[in-house]
Amino acid sequence: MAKESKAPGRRMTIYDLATLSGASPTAVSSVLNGTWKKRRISVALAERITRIADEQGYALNMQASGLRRDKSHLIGMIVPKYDNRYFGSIVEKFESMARDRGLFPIVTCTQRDSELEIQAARAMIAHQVDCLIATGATDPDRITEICAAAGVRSLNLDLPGRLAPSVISDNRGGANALTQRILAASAGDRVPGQPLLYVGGRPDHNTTERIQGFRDAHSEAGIAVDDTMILATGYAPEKAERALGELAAKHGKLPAAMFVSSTIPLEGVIRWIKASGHFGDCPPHIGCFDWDPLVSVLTENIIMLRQDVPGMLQELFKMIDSEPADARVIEVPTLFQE
Amino acid sequence: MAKESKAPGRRMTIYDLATLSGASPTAVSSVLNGTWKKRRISVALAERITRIADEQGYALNMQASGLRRDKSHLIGMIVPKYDNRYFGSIVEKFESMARDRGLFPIVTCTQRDSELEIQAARAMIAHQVDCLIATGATDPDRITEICAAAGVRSLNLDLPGRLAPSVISDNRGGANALTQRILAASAGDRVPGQPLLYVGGRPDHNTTERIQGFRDAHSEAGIAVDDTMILATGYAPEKAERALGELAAKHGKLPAAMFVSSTIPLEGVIRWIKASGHFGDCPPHIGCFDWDPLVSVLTENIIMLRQDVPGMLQELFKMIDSEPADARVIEVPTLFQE
DNA sequence: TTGAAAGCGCTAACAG
DNA sequence: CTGTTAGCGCTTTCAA
Repeated sequence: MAKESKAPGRRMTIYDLATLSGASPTAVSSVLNGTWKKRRISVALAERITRIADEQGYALNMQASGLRRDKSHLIGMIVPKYDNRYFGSIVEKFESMARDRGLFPIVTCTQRDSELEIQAARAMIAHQVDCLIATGATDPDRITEICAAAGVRSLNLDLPGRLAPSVISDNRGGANALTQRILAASAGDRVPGQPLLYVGGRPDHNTTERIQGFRDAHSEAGIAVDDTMILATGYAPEKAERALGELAAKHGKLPAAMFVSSTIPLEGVIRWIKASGHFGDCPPHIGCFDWDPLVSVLTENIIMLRQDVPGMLQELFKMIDSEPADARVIEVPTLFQE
Repeated sequence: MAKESKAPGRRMTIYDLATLSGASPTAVSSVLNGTWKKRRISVALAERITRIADEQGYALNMQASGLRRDKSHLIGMIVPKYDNRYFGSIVEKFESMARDRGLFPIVTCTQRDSELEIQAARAMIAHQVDCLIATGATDPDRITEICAAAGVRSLNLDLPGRLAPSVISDNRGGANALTQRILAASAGDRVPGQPLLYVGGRPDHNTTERIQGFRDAHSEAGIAVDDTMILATGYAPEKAERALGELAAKHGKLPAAMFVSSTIPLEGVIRWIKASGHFGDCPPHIGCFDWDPLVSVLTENIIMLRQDVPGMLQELFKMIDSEPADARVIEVPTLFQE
């Protein structure tokens, strides 16, 4: 191990490599970051330097590199939770697409907490990300403003903002299609003309749109929807569970079919159905605006809608790759797992 | 907006703040990073500087800061997948505990691909992480070696290595307890003396230990386990599904109870059970070495074991916070959701 | 109490 | 084809 030229505790630098290879630091740098063709460095030298770097286990210092260049090649993403397949697949796909472009993805989870979101955004900016994606953010515009102040690009995913371009699902169309399927599946078990129940979701754009799609499908079917049928309780399972109990206490028998906004409130819905025994041996038909393969194969009475994550990320990176555009919303159609 | 002192396209620096506040860059720096008490800077000046920094939306450049200091305050984690609650909760907890310590967590998902793991480890080292956690890595020791060569601390989580300290679940004890429960639950439906089926898992330490615990529980119950009952097929649902089909084709009727290594192969198991109709109206008893709250509430015949993620991360950070210790394995007991 | 100056490791402009 | 030099934004001696 020829480490004479390197101080003991410290990491190897291009200067160490330069003395070791008898070349200049510049040559080493350019060989190591691929700009050496342009500098017409001899292949022999390039090979020698690469070999020595390998032997010595040299690792580039990106902090130094990033400080010097204008771009950091860091791309950040803020995501609310890792507790479901939807956000999980978004992050997996995001990371792989970012890496394919030579970007280093840094993802952080903000627990649906707007203060944490802001903190995380500031931290990412401090680390010099070139671009920040706010996924399902509670206050996307605030994040956009903070980014803009620092000259950082930002984009929204899953939930739209007014100040930056957004890629989201076609929530209204998807909810309409899902509602139609639930209505059809439950036709034999529902009192004719009876609407579905809507459960879960916080008062954001997506929930508003989904409720609109829910209403559209009902009115297309000639069914009136009473406001008491809409339980937009947030995402916590316990809240959905409690809301169902309260509604049943007030109204008596609940509809034999419901629209649930995601797998998270679904947990509370199932829990209540089992615990209350409200439906006896005839479990209600459920449509879920979310998809989980295990849940899907485990159950017979749950129709799951799948958001097109690859499609959404395709659109997202199309925007990232191109020039910054002004705020607009791209809606990606949803799917059913057939 | 007093931005005269700042070049148009560029980000604000401590020098801009210095001219703006009439103080020196040193003063600004020390005020902004909290070392100013030690430098006995006047409270008035400190307040003025902080105010101006706020007004200007100044954001510290961590690349520059990290380059200058010896510690980056970055902590990295490599995780195999985001497709289940176990790794999801590990990452959520890791991020929050890291932030509590003033560290910036960078997490990346490597798809159970050993090449990607190595690449990701190198990338994190290049970004100067102070410490790297390899979670469920296919080749933890390789990662430890790479880290060691760069002078970076590393720790293993979920799967142990020989070269760095590891925090894992008590797989053997957990599997034993789970097996006991499945045996008890299925006592009425199993042919007396008939063993359970073991499904899923790749040939790593955890699977070996779980199979051992599975065998322990059987022999404690006086039941012999034939090797054909062990289907360590890997984690893909399709593989578990196929293996069950093949075993049924060869052996005829399968045991009325099985041990499944996680929710991922469980999907394939359920799919096969439903598609084949092998068990008719009497679905098999299942124990799953993994926990998912929605699955747990949806099913009656599945016993789920929960790994103690908070407990594991507690142990992990205990090691991170203390001095680097030599390689040893800490096993954290598993739980059942009561 | 405060400031000037050096330098972290790298890249880019400018000379050869 | 290759090397010298300056400087990215920050922290840290050292000097006042």
